[in-house]
Order: sequence, then structure tokens, then C-alpha cells
Amino acid sequence: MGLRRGPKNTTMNKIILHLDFNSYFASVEQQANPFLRGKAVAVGGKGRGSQLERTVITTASRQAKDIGIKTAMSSIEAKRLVPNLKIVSGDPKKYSEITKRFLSILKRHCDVVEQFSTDEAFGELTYAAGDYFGATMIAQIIRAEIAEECGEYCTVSIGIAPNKLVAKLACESQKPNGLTVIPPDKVSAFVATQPLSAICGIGPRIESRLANIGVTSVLTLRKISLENLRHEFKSYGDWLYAAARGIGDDVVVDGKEAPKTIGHSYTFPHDLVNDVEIQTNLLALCDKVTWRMRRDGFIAGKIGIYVRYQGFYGRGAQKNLSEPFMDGLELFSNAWKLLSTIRNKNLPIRLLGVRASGLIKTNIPAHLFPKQNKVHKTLKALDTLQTRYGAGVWMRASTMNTNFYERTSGWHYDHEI
DNA sequence: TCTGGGGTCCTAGGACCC
DNA sequence: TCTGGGGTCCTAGGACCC
Repeated sequence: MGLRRGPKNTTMNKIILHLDFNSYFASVEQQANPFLRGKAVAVGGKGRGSQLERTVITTASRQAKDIGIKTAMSSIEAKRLVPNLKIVSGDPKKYSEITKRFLSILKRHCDVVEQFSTDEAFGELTYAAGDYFGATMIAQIIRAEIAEECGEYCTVSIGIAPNKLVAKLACESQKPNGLTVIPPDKVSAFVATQPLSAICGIGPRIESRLANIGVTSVLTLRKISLENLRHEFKSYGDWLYAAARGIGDDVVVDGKEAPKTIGHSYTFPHDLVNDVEIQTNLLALCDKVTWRMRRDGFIAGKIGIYVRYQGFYGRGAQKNLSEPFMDGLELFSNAWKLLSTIRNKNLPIRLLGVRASGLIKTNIPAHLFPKQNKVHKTLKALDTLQTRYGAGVWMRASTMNTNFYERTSGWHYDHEI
């Protein structure tokens, strides 16, 4: 993690691989369903069925990209652009199964493997490969094993370089199915050829701020002194200065870091106006958050909420609580209070978000939390059901008329129960 | 017909303490 | 009565990633 943090090492004597799937979710869907193969397919909002409103395209297949479908484009716009586009609902379980498989393949070949996202990972090959020729051979083996074990439609791009920043840049530079190897003596020249926006950490805002001071390429960025970059970008100036020279973090972290926050947010198909509607949906979100907390063994000391109105305008608030919590009702009562302090009651609500932070990993028995003890037995039974049958197997009677779980969990009912 | 949902990290400013 | 400077905790919000 932490591509945007300062470099921890600049020696250029490591060999690091970055692997990234091509059109991940769409490829997995094509692998699973032969009918979708070779077609313009997009994966959209999960569990919203036929409702395209207010959802965006998560992933487009290569065929869809070729005719202008892009990630984060609204589903309605995509459908207007390509009327016969197949939009399928996302299926997180399917994707995480493939993620498990490719991580285990990487672990067979690398010294250390770090998962960067669902479809990206870094692997250190310094010892396993010995040199860049060996690393190239291993990359080809990894690619073949992924085709064999994940399916031939699950193709990857791979970049190999002395640090994570350049490995990722190399990987992105040739898609799909690229294998780009940048040994230390080629780093400077390679980075110079890349557009600024290709560097992981330079987004639209930074790019336009750079343009304002006349920087539109890696080469012009190199001409700005460290002092001037610090003046303009604070501590981020140090990172920019290094990135322009292909210097970056080369520490591949084994395993998965513990999460710092657990949250859910939801954009409603129609804006919410009355308090009861808002409360029931807020409660449903709180239940989802606390269920994941309990499942993964966390209690939390801090809550955060976010509300968004029309026009993408919104506000957030967070608060430390005097006692840690792990129950949905407990979270809800605090979230509702906090929401009331910032909410503009004249505006209809487009999105609500709830987050738990200040997470503490705990295997402490629940009876040490007297407040929670009363509901704990019931929660435990319900959690067992959720673990087995998925979120949405139960809901509070009060959240029933939201249809919230039906839309977000992938668990569909024919009628209300 | 605008703009999802899951995260991480950083900064600024106020409160409070010594 | 006037008042420096450092440290830490807390909250709000921005920027970025996939």
C-alpha cells in the first residue's frame, strides 16, 4: 500500500512485479457465461436489477471499451451510447473467488505478495528471480498459470521494475496483455515518456495545479526545484519530485493490512424526504456496517456519517463515542443524532453513508460489554445465518419497507415475507 | 441523463494543557 | 493583567485509488 507515500528505499536493487487484470469484472463474467464472450459487456451496480438510474459502469469489457464505454460512466449514458450493451449486475463473490486464485498463484512464485485491490497485486521477485531475465521468465509462467486456473478470458498485464511506482506504470503502459520490463538503467528514460496522469497519485486536481505552473510533462516536472514543489504542494512536493525521477516505495508488504474503517453508503433510486424513510434506511446501513464488524472481529470507537443532496453537494461529520460499539441499533442512535446536527431539512437526500472507525480487533467475549449483552445472543444467531446465507437473509421489521437489502445484497425475494 | 461504492492518507484549524 | 510556544487530540474536508 501507500504508493503516494514517500519512498522508503531508493537503491533500485529490488525486482518488483505488478499484475493487473484486463477489464476484471467483465472478463470474469465472460468467463462464466459463454453467451457474453466477444460482446460489449458492462458490469454495473450490484443487485439493482433492471434499475439503471443512478448507477455507473464499474467495468467495461474490451469490446465495450472499443466503442466508447468507460468506467464510472453513468449506466444510462452508456445505454444511450450503445443501445445493445449488455449490462450485468456485479457479483462480488465470483470476483473474490478469482482473486483468491490469482493471489495463490503469485505466492507460489514470489518472495512476498501484496494485494493492492481486487484485481491488482505486487510481488517481490528479488530473490526468486535473481535478475530481470529470470523475472521475465517467471512473469510468463504466472500468466500461463492464471489462464489455466482462472480461465482463458481472465488475462493480465504485468510490469516489472525496481519499485512499485514504476512497476505499476510499466504495467499500465501496455494493455491489454502486456509484459513490460524496466530494469534500473531504463527507469529514467521510461518515466520521461509517460503522461503525468498515468502516474498513480497524480489525479485531475494535481494535474491541473501542475499545469498552472507550466508543468505538463514528466520532463518539465523534473525542471522544478524541490523547494518550489514543497512551496506549492507541501509534503506532497517531495513525493512529486521523486516520482518524476522514477523513485518510489519498494517495500512489498506481506499479507493484508487490517482495515482502518468499515463503511457503507447508498444512493437512493429516489431522493428521501421524510424522517421515517431516512431513519429506516440509515438503520439498514448501520446493520450492514456492524454486521461486517462483528464478522471480522472489530469493535469501533468512532462513527462518521455523510449526506449528499442534489447537485452532488453534501456534508459529513464524525464523532468519537464514549463507549465502543458493535450493534446496529447503538450505531444508529448515534448516527441519527449526528445527522440531525448537520442535515439541511429542506433538501431531499440523494445519498446516505455510515462509517465506523477507530477499529479495535477484539476477541473479547461480548459479556464484557454489558450494554451489548442483552442483544448479543440474538445478534449471534442472526450473524450465523448471515454468514451462511449472505447479508439480507434477515432484516429488522422496521427496515422492511425500504427494500434496501433486496437491492444491495443480491438476495431477492418474490414477495415481502 | 451527469456524477457508485469501497477505501487510504493528508492538512488545516480549534480546543486544551503545560 | 498580559501572554509565548509546543504538543496533542479532535473534527471537517480534500485528493486520490480501484
